[in-house]
Amino acid sequence: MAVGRRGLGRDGRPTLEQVAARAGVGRGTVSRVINGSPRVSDRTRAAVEAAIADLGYVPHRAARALAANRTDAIALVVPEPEARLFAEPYFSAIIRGVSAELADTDYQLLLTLSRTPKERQRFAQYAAGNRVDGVLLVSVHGEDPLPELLGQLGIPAVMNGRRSADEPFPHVDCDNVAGAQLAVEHLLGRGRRVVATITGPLDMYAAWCRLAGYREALEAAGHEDDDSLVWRGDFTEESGYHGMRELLERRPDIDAVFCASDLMAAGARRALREAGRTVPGDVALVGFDDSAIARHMDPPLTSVRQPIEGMGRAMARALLAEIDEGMPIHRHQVLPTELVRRGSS
Amino acid sequence: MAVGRRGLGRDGRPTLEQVAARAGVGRGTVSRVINGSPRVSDRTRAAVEAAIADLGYVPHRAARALAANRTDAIALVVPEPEARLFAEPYFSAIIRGVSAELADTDYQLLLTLSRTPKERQRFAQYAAGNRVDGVLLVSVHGEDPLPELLGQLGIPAVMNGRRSADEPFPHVDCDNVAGAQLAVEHLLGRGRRVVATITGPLDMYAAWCRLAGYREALEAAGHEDDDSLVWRGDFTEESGYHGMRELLERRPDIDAVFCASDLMAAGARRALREAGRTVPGDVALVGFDDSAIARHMDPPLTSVRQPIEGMGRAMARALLAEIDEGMPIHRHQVLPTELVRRGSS
DNA sequence: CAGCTGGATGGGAGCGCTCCCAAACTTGAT
DNA sequence: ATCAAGTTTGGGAGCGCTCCCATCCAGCTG
Repeated sequence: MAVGRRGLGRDGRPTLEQVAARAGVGRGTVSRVINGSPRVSDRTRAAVEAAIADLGYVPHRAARALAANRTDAIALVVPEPEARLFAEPYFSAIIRGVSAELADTDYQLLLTLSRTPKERQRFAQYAAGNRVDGVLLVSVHGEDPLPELLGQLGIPAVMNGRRSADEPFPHVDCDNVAGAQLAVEHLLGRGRRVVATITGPLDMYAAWCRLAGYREALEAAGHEDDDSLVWRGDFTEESGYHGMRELLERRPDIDAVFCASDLMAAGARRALREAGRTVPGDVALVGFDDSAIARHMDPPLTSVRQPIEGMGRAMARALLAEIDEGMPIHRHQVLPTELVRRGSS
Repeated sequence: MAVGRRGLGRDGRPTLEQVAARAGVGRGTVSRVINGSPRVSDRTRAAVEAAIADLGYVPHRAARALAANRTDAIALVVPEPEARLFAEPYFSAIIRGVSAELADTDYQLLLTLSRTPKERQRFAQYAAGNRVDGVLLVSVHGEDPLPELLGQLGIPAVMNGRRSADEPFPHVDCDNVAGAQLAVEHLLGRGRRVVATITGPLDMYAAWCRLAGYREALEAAGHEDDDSLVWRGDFTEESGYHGMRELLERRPDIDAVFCASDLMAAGARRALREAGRTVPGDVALVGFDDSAIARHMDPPLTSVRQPIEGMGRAMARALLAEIDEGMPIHRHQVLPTELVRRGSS
């Protein structure tokens, strides 16, 4: 019986129909008001809005999604291992940024930690099947098929970071090169002459950039390229420790070190202490990430800060633009980094 | 025209109808297979499953939600300020736990950072309106109306932590009392005689518990209650620093300190260094949280670790039970804490 | 062998909304 | 006053699924 068309929703909540009845208009009109269509007279709009307020009407998401073929939801996909190892507050800062940007919209944030690469692959199907309006990708590695998969499926997506200098995929990154330059210029500016660096794994583009920034800054200051001052680490504390020992052995005249992560700087600090070098007296130290560790080292570590929350916001903005304008204007964004000066340099 | 009943979904994805046609059965039967109903013969089930695989069918979430009046989604609600200040990896560890537990189910994790208390209040309406099957609450403060609101609305919910000893709301917490006891017993076991403590803000139940644990351990060891050994901090580093200075002045004979957070321990460490006391030589130090800061202090800080990820899992499990069994068996769970020994004690 | 029982099956109805077309009403020019 | 052109409005159809009832078919019983 098509009579049921009148009652409250199954769970007692008012429906569109109810609001329409109350306002003395048709369903279509209420729908138009809710969706901000201009084709409604002011009188009617006011009446409908009053009815909505009276009834405490809230649109039913699922019904809406079904009828309109959209979901008002975007997914944030993080590989499980990253969530574990992320420079501590990175993960939550990204979420905070995204969330802040989404707060003014009707979008929901869906969280997906994908454990295995396989799960990651299945996510594309899932995304299409369950209808997510868009996807935010964090920490994408070189071999990850997800970006391309999403591209093929025509699902709007934005990633955090880049996989290479000419990353084609829409992304938001921070300026690692400039950050490293800042760090090294600062060191040189404080009168340091022999500046070494401990790099991240160079197959990661961010690590590569930080090394590039280090080199550029030295070159700009007229220093010659000197490989004996570069040690290749892997972002772990251990690699920072070993790297520092090695560097000290190779070049006892080192008076400054730029570490591509705070964690490595912590390792380097330990090695320096063991070697009897003071910080910043004998050797000045600068890290990257501006993590909690940096703030609590002894002395507190000068470090390059990334605008993590800002990246989250930018990603969300770009994605929303891509979703409802078809194509974002800023497909590629690089946000500035900043040097936070502390006692270690 | 009711003929449309046959094609692919609007966006080209197969629908239930399609699968039914392909398998040569009715919609109802396919639905039954998908939902694991036992009232399907093995033959039919196999045929349907084959059709599903062939077509790469994925149920349409919104349609399902609309028809079945459930959402297969649960929300994790975090007050915005907490997401910022959380003992670093706390937030992500909770998410990891929840996410891991949800991975085997069809539930989606919705993330909500609520900025203002008002927003928080509105969330209840939102939750009801948008249909979330359940809610996970993190960091609930005393005045927060959300738990009660959700209770009234009959929305299943579980919170992390407790607001008081007899928290009526379903919750998962860790054993702060036992953790503190562990710490103090350890200190006493290493021969320390004068054990002080720097507490958190005592209107927070967790902080109160840690103080209680401290007292119990001392009492059990035959020490008398001595207020001159207790300093009330607020979990910040500054309060740790000032507390330590104060304590040292009051009781220069202190040879051990239990801090209710690693951050305060870091502050205390600084004060000790300034006072010329060595750690652990003159004074042994134990923290709480086992954060990154603890691991990177000099010397590394002995600390009490909470099973954060485990709490996340437990919360998810409890919530799921509450959702589909009506009432969870374990409405109140308290997980054990653990002492991580390092160089500071 | 009719009659019954119980499990398997098909499909109508309906969830609450948006889309869109046709109807109703305006407005302004003739 | 008349008509064309535009604006506002109502409501049918349908989104893809679950629920549930009527139907069908075996297997038994007497």
